[in-house]
Amino acid sequence: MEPSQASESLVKRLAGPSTGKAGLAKDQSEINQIIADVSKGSKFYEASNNEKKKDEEVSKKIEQILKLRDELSSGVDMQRVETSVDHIASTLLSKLESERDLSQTIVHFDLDSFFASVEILNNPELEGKPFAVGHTVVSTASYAARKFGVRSGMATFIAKKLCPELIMVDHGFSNYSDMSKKVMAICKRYDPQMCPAGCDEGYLNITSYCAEHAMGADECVQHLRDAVFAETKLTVSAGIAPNLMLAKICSDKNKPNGQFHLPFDSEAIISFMHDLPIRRVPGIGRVSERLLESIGIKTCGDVRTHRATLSLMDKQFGLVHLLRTHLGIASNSVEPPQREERKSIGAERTFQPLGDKDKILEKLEEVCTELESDMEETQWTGRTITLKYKLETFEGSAFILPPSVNLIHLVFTRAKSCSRWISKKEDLFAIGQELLLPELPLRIRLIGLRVTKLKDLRSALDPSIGIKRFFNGPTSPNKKPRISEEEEPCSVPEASARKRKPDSKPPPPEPERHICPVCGKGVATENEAFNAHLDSCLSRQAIREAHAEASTAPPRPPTPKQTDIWAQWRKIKKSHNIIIYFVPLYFANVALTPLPA
DNA sequence: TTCCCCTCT
DNA sequence: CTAAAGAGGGGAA
Repeated sequence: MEPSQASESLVKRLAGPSTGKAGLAKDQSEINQIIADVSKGSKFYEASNNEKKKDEEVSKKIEQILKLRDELSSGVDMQRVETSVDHIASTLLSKLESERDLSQTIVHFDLDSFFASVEILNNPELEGKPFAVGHTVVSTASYAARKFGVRSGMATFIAKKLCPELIMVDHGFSNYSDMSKKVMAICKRYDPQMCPAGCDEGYLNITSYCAEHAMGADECVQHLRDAVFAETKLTVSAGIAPNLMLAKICSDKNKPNGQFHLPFDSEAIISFMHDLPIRRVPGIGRVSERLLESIGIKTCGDVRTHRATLSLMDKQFGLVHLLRTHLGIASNSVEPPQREERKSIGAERTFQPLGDKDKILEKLEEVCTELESDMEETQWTGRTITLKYKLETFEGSAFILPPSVNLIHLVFTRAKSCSRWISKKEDLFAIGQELLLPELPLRIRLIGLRVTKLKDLRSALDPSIGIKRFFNGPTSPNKKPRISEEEEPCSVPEASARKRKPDSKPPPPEPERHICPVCGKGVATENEAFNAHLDSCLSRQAIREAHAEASTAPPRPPTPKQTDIWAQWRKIKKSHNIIIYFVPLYFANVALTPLPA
């Protein structure tokens, strides 16, 4: 697939509902590209869908993969490779097939539009109406709202455009958690080892229950769903299959308020997988979906078709894993969640930008108080303290930014490792100050503290095993040994020792040049070079210095030339009625679109 | 290993 | 007119 083609869907999504407007067809697509580029790193872009943010990176990756594939297969007789791969694959497949275990009956249950259903219980008037739970972002849409295209994760203002009648309902978290507990308790009757997967779904192994109660799986699950409904008035959908992955996929089959029982039969399972879009497989996300699509794999059945390529590119795609997926083989072990092995614990707070040292310290203290009580509650202590702060909204800075830019988050972290175990508020506050004070004066809008290099005060004896979710196989024993309790020398890095990110390589000579929207200098048009330039031009350090300068000196007036550039943008925006939501954050990986003449 | 940064919910 | 907070992990020295 062409990379440009790959970003088409992204571009459309970014452009929003007005994309199809008549009369602008060709122009619009160019403009859309601009919006896409400009939106990169924007709040809208990030909040609405991570797929978009990743889009360009994925495109690059795809390019690399296709290049690699072509290199690998050039000079190689694909026919012959396929034959030899067939051998590998068939050996592999029969080995995998022999691993297949159909002896356990696994159930995945999933409450139907959980938040929305609970809200209906609290306010029956909502029944049948298009409403959504959430405020700025939709958490859950009622089924009536879904008909309009309203979906979870969607910004409210977009949802309202799709469905002007949409009623927004605020979260009632405590209700959700109460209901969730009730449902989980009911499910546990069918398998005491039940494994919740979030507040509205979970896994069960009902093999024993069925045997003990002389029940079929369908009957058992129907029984469970009836019990849930009788006791909570919530409907639940379920999938019955020989493993977790299949059960999860199956619970979606007859949603809402239904159940689906996959035949426990190798052939039936393989044919079930055959037409299943690979995206539906738990663990295959947007990125993997696109990568696989680039080599022609859209369904689980396609895995077999493209086994030659996959075998050549085992490193990139993981042949065995995909073959298992194709066969519908996965873990069937349901265990209660393991005791969590935390890597860090922290707290942070956002507030109106503060410049006053004492006020900032007050906030820091607040954070410390919270962190201390969290650490006390969960019984953790640690040795490394990381301070995090966000600079205030970036306005009237020394940089020339387009008028629509009014929000830039600049996040900084400063860390220090100690010889002692830290968990007392006083210690947290002292170290927090130590890290923060050298940074001031600064106007900041967030302050946070996080403790890492943890030690479990409950002296966990059970070496917790990583939760095997969907797949068997060697879960990498990545656990690092606990830090010894011996006192170690404290390492305090000098502020001056902080290195700036080295500038990227200079761009190769390019005939065409454009004006960098940040520094106003001419920059090579070629994408990579342009991005390299932006990276250095917008390095944290550079912005930070500018920020410091801007907070003491009045904002530098834009040079006419740079103003012109953004005036052009404004014009484009106006003439095409485009909403440019937010503009690149300082780190935005902006693809360069030549400015219209 | 340590620190800083980025990414993913 | 767009979430905030919390966590994991990787690169660079």
